[in-house]
Amino acid sequence: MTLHPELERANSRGRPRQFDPDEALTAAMRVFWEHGYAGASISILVKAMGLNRGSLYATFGDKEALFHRVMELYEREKTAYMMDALDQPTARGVAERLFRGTLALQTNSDNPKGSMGIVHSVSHAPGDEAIRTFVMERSNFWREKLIDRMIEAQRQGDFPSTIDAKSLALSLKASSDGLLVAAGTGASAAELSGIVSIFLATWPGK
Amino acid sequence: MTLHPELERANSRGRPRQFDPDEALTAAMRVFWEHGYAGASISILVKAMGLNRGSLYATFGDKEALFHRVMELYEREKTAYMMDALDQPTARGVAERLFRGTLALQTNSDNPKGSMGIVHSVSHAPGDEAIRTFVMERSNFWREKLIDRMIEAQRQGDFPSTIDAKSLALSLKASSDGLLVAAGTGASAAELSGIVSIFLATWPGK
DNA sequence: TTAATTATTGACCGTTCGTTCTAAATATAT
DNA sequence: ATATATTTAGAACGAACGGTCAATAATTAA
Repeated sequence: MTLHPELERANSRGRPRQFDPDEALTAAMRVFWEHGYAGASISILVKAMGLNRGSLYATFGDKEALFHRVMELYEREKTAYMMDALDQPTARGVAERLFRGTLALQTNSDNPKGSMGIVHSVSHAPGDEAIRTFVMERSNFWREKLIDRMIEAQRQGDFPSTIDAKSLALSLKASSDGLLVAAGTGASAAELSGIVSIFLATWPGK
Repeated sequence: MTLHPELERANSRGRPRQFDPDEALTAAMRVFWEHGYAGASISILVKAMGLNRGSLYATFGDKEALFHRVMELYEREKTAYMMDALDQPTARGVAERLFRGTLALQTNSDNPKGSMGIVHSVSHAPGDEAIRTFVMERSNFWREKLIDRMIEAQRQGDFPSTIDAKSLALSLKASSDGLLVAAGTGASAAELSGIVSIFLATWPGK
């Protein structure tokens, strides 16, 4: 793992790049999203990104560094709704925003199906431990935020005190993950919407 | 992909095996469960199974055939509770049996964490399409059974007619999958139990 | 005892993997 | 023009992959 060189260098000297780094990164995100880290070979990546091996390593560092860049982009462009959800005024609002965001993400035909996070969280392939650790850190960060938010919601009386706030948070995360699994394994938009309807209909409190 | 030879051949002639095929298969199941199909290299498998490459191929056929054998064993020994759940008298009973079974499976310290099915369902690595298709067929079979069961439950008045039976079935599957994801990504037994409590507390009807 | 049969062992095959490297191409600064 | 800087292109690297094979060992049938 190396520190990556700057993407935008504003060079004046030297032969100019024949590819756009941002477009290449977007293409790489799609490849990792569709195929997973292990399945995204350098050969597939360079073809999709429109550059050659040398340029990939010179611009982005090695495969792991490229993946880190891709995850940044993924979280900024695709899963920002997860942090947004925490700002909703009630626990139900958080759940609703979370589910609707997932629905929108998975229904958008431009996006590959399923979640980049989950794919890499559940895979224990040798050689991918570092990747799994990296993804899990992000996932755990989000998990803690959600627990804190539900504890706060309980203080505000959003749901009965008989319900354990942490468990509610974890069940919300599990439901969201289950929805993403369904999306990644071929469920239709109508089916996903139906699942969300049930989740929201059975949500306890306001 | 080749047709596998018989596991138990009752040979009298020839050099006897120095390993037990059933034990070897159980060891292979653990490896696939922990590392996934792509991550379970032949080198890792033969070491865990206590035989050499030649014997593996002679006894079980190629890697894909071995995986099929492993999935048979996995479903027979580990996930039988899923089909059992369908026999419960009410919709709530189905959900309860399903969740309790998942809890028991994931809490048993002899078992690797997470679900073999989900790991291979969400992985789109090139070269694993056949594996993914195979696993998805099993998953879809179970899915259809669950939908039929919830339609029947609605006819019997287990939950209000305002609820869409198919969506309830899919949400139950999503919840179960989410629980398995949680289990596979390090959730404690107490946390898993808490999630199940929420799921059951919010289950609609009897 | 001999022939036939089956299992074990480890070398070996071609392919693909991530990564590196060298030579050629293309730009700017002087 | 010439030197310097950067990218491109593709060959090449060692390691690991799934899979095969010939030689040897161990057993039973004749």
